[in-house]
Parts: sequence; structure tokens; C-alpha cells
Amino acid sequence: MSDGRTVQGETLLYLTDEQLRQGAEAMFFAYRGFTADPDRILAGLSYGRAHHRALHFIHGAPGTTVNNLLAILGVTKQSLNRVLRSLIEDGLVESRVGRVDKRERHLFLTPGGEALERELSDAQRLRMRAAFREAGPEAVAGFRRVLEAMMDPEMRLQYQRLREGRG
Amino acid sequence: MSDGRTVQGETLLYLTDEQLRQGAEAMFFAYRGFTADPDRILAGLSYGRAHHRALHFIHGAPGTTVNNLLAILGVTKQSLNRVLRSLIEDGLVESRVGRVDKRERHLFLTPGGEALERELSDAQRLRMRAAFREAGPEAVAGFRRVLEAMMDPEMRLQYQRLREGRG
DNA sequence: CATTTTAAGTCAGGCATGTTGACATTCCAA
DNA sequence: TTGGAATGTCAACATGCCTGACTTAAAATG
Repeated sequence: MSDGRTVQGETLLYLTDEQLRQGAEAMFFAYRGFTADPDRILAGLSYGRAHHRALHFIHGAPGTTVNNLLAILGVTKQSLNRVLRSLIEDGLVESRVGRVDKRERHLFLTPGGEALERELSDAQRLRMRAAFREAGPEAVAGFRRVLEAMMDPEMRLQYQRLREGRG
Repeated sequence: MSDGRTVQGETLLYLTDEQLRQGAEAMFFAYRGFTADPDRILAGLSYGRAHHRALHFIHGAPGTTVNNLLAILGVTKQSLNRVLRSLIEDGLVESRVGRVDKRERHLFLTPGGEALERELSDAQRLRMRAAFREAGPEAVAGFRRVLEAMMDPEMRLQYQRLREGRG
């Protein structure tokens, strides 16, 4: 890979291989922190990150279909199905047959599901809030901009669609 | 959770629950993109992300010990050992008994290991470089600041130590 | 109406990753 | 010198996610 510095001086210092390397390491360590708190809660419940993600997105889009969730989470239906089955058995998620299309199942959180989702989200938000506060508003804007640029185009669309859906 | 807007107006808009929620989703989608390219390469090699991480950090700190790597990667030594064993068997990593302390093993990449590390890093850097370029230098600075604030204090130290070690 | 497509769920098998437990080797300090 | 601590290894097991093949039901198509 070429060295940004050799191209047009200090302006592109943030594109040197070493800067990119540091960026990658920052992503690695930060993601660990990002998931650490919910992971601790989930560990005691024989649930994993997959359950958290399902609860998160069902909470954000109640009534979403299995197929929809599949596209957002980017896992196979076999994988998602195992997660959903346990959540439904434990009474955290409700699956209702679609009214217009009876093949579809619409997913909702029960009060218990909402409670767990909130517990997990609160743990995660606590850390994010602290980080955002510490870094300041401009840093947060930059953070968001870089992350969005890092997504696969498909995922970027999903992300923007979710944002718009909630205003 | 409290709503930032109610505290002191638009200044803290970036701390509202909805903003934090969007930040969390951005992390989720972006991390997927971040790992997608190396994952594709690894899939054909019966290797996984753990192998990539090991190669990455051994490359960055040649001669590091197993214990050292353990602290950085945050997994159990048994888990790391399986990864290292396969990398050593495949001739990508060399393990040398420590000279001053014979209990320690010092880890180095062989030319083959360096080659694979480079291939993986190049794939990842390509995406990061594009994202950094698209977002611009100030955004990248903010990105880094938020990620650093999001790390566990321990990991933050590891991260800073690695940065200093390479200048 | 018959056929094809779509949505969802299931079973089987595989691989990467993580865990705990037991163990060998080496070092160091009481 | 002896016992504890540190380092690393091996084995067994659990989990999560994957692919592939299949069933069921319903919708779309012709």
C-alpha cells in the first residue's frame, strides 16, 4: 500500500498505513467495549449477542417480519430461527401470523421482552453516553460519518432506512 | 434513561437516547463492514477472525510472548493456543523459547505469515482508506476520539501502548 | 386450475471459537 | 531445596454460525 504522506504532504496524514492500522485497532478494542456490558448481562441468561441483536431490532421495528430481520442482521434463517425460537419459548417475543399474507410472521416484544431489551440497551447506552460526552459533539459527528462510510452499501441503506423510520 | 434535550437544549442533541441508539446501530453495521473483506479471504483457508487478529498483533509486535498476546486479545490462553498451533503447523508463525525465561515463547511471523498478514490488512485498509477519505480528516479525528473513549480502561492502555511502541 | 415462487421452519453436519480442567515445565523466593 | 507461581500445552465439551436439503403453507403467475 502507498503512503499518504508521499502524495501531498501532511494534509493526508490520516491516510497513512500507520494511521489506518491504528484506526483498525481502535475499531477492534472499541467494539469489545461496546459489547462488553450487554454480554455480561446475557451471560447469566444463557443468551448471546444474537439474542440481543434480535431484541434490539424488534424493539425498534415492532411487527417486522422474519425475512426483514434476516436482511438486517445478515445471518442465515437457520441461525436466526434458533434465536427466535428460544426467545418465543421464554415469552420475550411474540410471533403473529400475518393478516394480509399468512405466510409471514410478525414479531413483537412482550412486556418481558421490552424489559430485557431496555436492560441491555441501558447498559450499552451508559457507556456510549459517557464516550459521546467525553469526546464532544463534533467528534460524535465525525464518528458517525466514518462509520457510515465504512458500511457495505447494502447495510448503509438498511441503516439509513432505520433512521428515517424513526425520524 | 434521561433525554439530553431536556437538559440544556440542542447543544446536547447528540446525547439523546435516539442518537445513542443510532450510534449503536452504526457501530453494529460498520463493524460488519470492517471485518467483511478479511473474512472473505479467511473463509477459504479454514481460518477465522481469531487467526487474523493473532497475525495482526504479532506483525505489529514481533517477539511478543503468548501471555502478552493474551492480554491484548482478551481470550483464554487455551483458545489462543489452538489458533497459534494451527498457524505454527502451517508455517505462518514461529515460536521461539525465551532465552532469559525459558517458560516464555516468543512469536514471530515467517515470510508466509507476513504475506498473509499483508493480504488481510490490505483488504481491510482498502475499505478504511476509502471511508477515511470520504469522511475527511476532522471526521477521522472524531472517530478516533469516540472509539478511544468507548474502550474499557484496560484496553485503552493496551491501545495507547501499542501506538507509542510504533510512534 | 396447475405451476411456480416466496416465507418460514426444520433436520443434519461442519467449522471456528470459546470455555473448564488437568498437566508439564520453568522460575523464584522462602 | 522445596513449594508456589507463572507460562504454556493438551483434551473435552458447549456455543454460535454456516451450508445444504427438505417440508409446509400461502401467494403469485400462467
